[in-house]
Amino acid sequence: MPSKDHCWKAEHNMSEIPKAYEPQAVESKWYQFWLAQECFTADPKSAKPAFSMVIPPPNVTGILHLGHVLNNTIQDILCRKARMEGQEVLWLPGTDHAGIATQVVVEKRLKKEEKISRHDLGRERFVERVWQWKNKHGGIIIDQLKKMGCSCDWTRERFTMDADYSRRIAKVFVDLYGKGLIYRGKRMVNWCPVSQTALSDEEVIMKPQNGRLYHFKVEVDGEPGVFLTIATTRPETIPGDTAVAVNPKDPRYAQYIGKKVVRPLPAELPREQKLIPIIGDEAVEFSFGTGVLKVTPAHDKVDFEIGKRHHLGFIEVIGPSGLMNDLAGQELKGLDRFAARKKANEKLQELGAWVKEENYQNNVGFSERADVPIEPRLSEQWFLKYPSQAAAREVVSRGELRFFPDRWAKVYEHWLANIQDWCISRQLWWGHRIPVWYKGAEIKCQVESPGPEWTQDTDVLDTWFSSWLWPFATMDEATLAKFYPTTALVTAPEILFFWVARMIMAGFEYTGQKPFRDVYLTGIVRDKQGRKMSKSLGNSPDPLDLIAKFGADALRFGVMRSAPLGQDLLFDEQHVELGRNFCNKLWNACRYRQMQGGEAEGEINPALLSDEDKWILLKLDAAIQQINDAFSEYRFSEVVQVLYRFFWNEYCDWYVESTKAVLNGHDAASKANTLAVIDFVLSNTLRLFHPFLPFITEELWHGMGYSADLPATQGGKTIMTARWPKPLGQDFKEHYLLDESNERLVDAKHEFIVQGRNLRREANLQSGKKVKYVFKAVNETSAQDLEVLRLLLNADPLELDPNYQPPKGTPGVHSSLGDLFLPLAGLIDTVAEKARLTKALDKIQSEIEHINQRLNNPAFTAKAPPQVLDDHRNRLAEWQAKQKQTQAALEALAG
RNA sequence: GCGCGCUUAGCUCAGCGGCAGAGCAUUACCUUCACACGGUAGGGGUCGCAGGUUCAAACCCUGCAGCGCGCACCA
Repeated sequence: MPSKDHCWKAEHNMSEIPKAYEPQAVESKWYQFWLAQECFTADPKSAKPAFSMVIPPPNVTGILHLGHVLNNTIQDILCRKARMEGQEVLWLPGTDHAGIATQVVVEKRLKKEEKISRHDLGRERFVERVWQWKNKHGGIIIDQLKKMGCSCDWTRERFTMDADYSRRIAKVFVDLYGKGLIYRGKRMVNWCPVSQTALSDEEVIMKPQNGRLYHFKVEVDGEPGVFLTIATTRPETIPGDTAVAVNPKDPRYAQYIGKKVVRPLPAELPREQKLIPIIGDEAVEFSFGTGVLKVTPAHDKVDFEIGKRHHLGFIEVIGPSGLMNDLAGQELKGLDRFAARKKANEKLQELGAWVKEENYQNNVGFSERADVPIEPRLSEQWFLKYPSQAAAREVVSRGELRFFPDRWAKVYEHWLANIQDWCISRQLWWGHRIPVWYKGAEIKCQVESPGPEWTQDTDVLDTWFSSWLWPFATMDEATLAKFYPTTALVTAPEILFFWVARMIMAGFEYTGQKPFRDVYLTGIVRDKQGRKMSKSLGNSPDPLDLIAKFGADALRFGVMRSAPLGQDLLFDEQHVELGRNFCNKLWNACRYRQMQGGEAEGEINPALLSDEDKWILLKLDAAIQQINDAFSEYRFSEVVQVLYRFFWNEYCDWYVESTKAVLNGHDAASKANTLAVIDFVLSNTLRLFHPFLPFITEELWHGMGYSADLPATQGGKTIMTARWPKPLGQDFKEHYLLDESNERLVDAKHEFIVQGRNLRREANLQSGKKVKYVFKAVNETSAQDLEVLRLLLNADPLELDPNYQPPKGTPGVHSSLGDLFLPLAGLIDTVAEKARLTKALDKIQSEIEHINQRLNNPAFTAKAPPQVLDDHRNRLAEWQAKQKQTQAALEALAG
């Protein structure tokens, strides 16, 4: 171990155990230990069953944000639990090269630091500089994942630009080309004028915009004085119009089909060059705008299709960077497309063609990366017809590949049903260059260059074209044999189409199998007002700051506690604080145990078990069952909730408090037995918490000595391989004589104690002050039981008097164990107490009426199942007993 | 426009036919020898609205409203 263990002394010297848990030293110590012991390294030769996941590779330019924290904590939890269940676990990490993002980062840096552009360097030297940058800064997010405690197999870390991975991508391209699924064509694509590259449909975000709808008129050729009015949002594209279209069924305009109109722009052109045909096309809506559509085949997807149908000209008037070109005319040329819009509108006014303009809300596609409106643009690109579509659909529809939550299956299905070919080429320098070679008119598609006289295609592939191979291209043969298909995938729903769906298709196409069995889609992390985390809002806390302040375990716990399946996570630093508090509670519960000394994990003697001992063992059993059920359906927040309730409310609040009756006493055998129960419960608790809180549980596992007698591979070396708790089972329960009666009895005690404490509060007695109570017990009460009650009531003394006759005005409560009195007449605010009891009586009476109403309904008694009828009758009896007691208490007060 | 979710305590959410729940926040009291990063006890709800099915509805069905998301898109 690299640093000295100053946090916990094995010799149980309480003064040396800090009162509060201090995570920093503990976390770095154990992470180093796990790495040194190769605890995360997967062994393909292992005989254990395999459990595997691949990490959604974060961008190599990325830094850790809360989305990563959520996503990777979930993955780590699954891996750590799987290891404890005895599976051989592979969690394969890595990063992707993030074509556009990385290229932009390096370009900006060059510009800032050296005042040069990538063109100044040329392609080869620029790519070298990106590699330099990657080698220097690309590991940041990996280090951050380690800080979180992620148990990835770092010996298998992959990068999408690794040589062998890149080669695999090229081979896949060649294969798909050979199958005729990849083709090149001049199409209308989504062009990003900032990045100056084509984008796939998935990278375009539609956003509602407050724009203007401009109306202008054009004169019909040969019919002086006859004008058609056209509505458009983009007057700057008028110079690129090559037709005007109307619906052939539109009686207003059908007569003009075949005639021509005069396009107003560019104004300087001679009239003959501006004559464009009026065509009839069904795509034109009667009711939209004026019913007359200007057709700009080179700058609009729909117009492009119309242009092809009618063999129109394609006039490109906007260049790759979004600037108007020469064909746009002398007035617009050189202007940015938005400046040109304004200018074009002014020009229409000048020409007298302008009719009106109005506010108009429409949806405009934005480049996801650069956040500017994309420009539909005609260009030569590579496209892919998706392979293995049918297999990808069937595997989900047959339930062999499941989504959690399952509603994503419908979204997936819908996307696949309406799938469009994928534009896979990008006009970038950073990425996998397309393996296509040219010599004159000859083309070859192959991995290696056919020879020096051949030149390679200049485009690179979409980054997602590399990550869709991630689940198998990252693995060597032995690893594939053992760990593929992977067990689960955990990712954000935003990349369901980008990544998940494509991986499924690639999986079938290249391995003949699905790439994973379960897909868990996380929620989106938002701030507490429900807004998405964003840099510009500044509402995105740095997880590393949170780790420094509260500890990694606290961050993990806080995030997981508030992340229900299928819901977004509204992040608040308070959640992390709660996690910190929880760790501290766990720490102190263990500290309490350590302060008692004695043998660690002694044997439990069934004969010496108290009702409380049996109760906590039964609660542990129930918690384990609930936890395992919740885990099987990835309901993590429920797991956390159960653990929280079990440990804090059941174990700490009730059980630990009750043990003080024994541990402060003098019965050595009972003491030892209680300590054995405590150790049993704590050892199970630490193991149940380990996937969520890896660091503190490891520290306590060793500090408490629970690792001492175990084999190295089953918890002796690290809690990571300790056995995952199983429900206690029938044999265990029989051996230790555990049954429901223990549970009922202790529950009754708790109810009795709460009522007794409430009496104190009603009397305005300080909760810390010891007061005398009198207990009129129904049954025989053992000295130990009495001591538990005394302690938990903070009574001194607790008089046991079966024949007690309380003086008039003595407040008291009734329970199944007997009556409890607080003989302090005069200290009670009788008016307030009376009011409280009257209010309670009202409630009791309304409950009784409510139940009676039902029981008196013949239809109810005839049709309700007997069980329900019994429940109602029992409940009625309970309320009636309460009513009697409350009435008696009221009378006692009045007296 | 089509589709999918959500609407329960001040907040975040469980519950999905048979006594309306948790955590946080809040109120009062308490530095008691595991923990004030703590303890004890409270208060707080017409389960979005309107119909229907049922002995019984937060829960099932229908309609409506509001919020969110996805897909498509009309210039």
